[in-house]
Amino acid sequence: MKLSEGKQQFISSWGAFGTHWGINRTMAQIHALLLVSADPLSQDNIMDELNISRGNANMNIRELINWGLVERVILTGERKEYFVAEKDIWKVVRQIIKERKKRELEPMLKLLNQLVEVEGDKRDKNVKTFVDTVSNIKKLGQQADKTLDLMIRAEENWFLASLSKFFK
Amino acid sequence: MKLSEGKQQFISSWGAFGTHWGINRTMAQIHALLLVSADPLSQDNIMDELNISRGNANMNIRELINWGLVERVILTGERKEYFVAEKDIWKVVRQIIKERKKRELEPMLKLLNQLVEVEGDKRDKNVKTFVDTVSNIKKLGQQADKTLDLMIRAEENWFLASLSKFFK
DNA sequence: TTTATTTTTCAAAATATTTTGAAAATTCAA
DNA sequence: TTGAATTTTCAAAATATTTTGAAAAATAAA
Repeated sequence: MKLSEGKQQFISSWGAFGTHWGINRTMAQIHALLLVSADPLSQDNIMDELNISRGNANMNIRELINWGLVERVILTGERKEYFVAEKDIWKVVRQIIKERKKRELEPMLKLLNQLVEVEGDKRDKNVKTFVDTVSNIKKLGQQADKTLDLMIRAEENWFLASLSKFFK
Repeated sequence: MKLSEGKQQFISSWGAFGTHWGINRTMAQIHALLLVSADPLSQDNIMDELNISRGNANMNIRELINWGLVERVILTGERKEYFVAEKDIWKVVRQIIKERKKRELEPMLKLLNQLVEVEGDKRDKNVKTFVDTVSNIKKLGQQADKTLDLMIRAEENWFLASLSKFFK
């Protein structure tokens, strides 16, 4: 397989993959393109490579910057802004975990904490089922929260080595 | 908070939560409703509780069954089918991991295996960046694959206890 | 300053996804 | 068998999301 074909395939699969994770196709494709580019790319480069409009490119580049996955770089003597993706995949994963934890897990845990306080007689099986289910989800969520915190802080080598030892 | 209000909130948040994970709102809401219901519900019960059409209910119930999260039950003396959700949250998580691994991670790894074979001189920095990035993603993906396999096989108690010990 | 270049915004258009509901198919009791 | 109850299907409608592109705003060189 040629490099250009490989790039195409990677970008298109990463785009499809992203859509299963609540990330829109274009954002994932821009990320993929930057991940496999040796040099920084300008907004125009990205528009050309992916055949997308200026607005679309701009919006999704900014969103990638918000997620901490892409950075602006200024090339000396150039007026345009250029962009590079963080290439250390473990950092990328930690960054995504960090953001999604903040945006999704934490608000959900906050709600679950309120929901376990629902009024009513626990001898009523409807109340019992509700409280039990919510408590169990909350318990699991709290465990996940702790575990993810540790992953966010972990170094890749430590983490991978420990995991392989642990789950042998 | 009253039980009915708690149910509403839980269902609506679970629905919103689901959309961040590539699951459609209605499917997540039906799942939430069944999770906190003490008794099996019929398709009509679900349509009434969530105010959705017959076709929508039917389609999403079947999808939940495909995912192994919901089961049909036949109540003696009743013509209708009824449905219950798996209430053991750890089983639910394992089931979701299992399905998503099969549907998403495995095809991605298959592609990455092809992409590292891209032709070209690795002294060319474009080739090098591509191959290095793809290799690193592949490495992480393979580690995730192994780890998830072990989670799928693990018992909840063993898993939670080990995790808390491990990540102390 | 001006002015040319680049970035951002956002309403409208294009696309994609979800939902509806009525008709067809299936199931099961009589 | 028949026929009433129930489930499934699927084209069309409704919604939601993404994309476009032109205009406005911002930026920096002349």
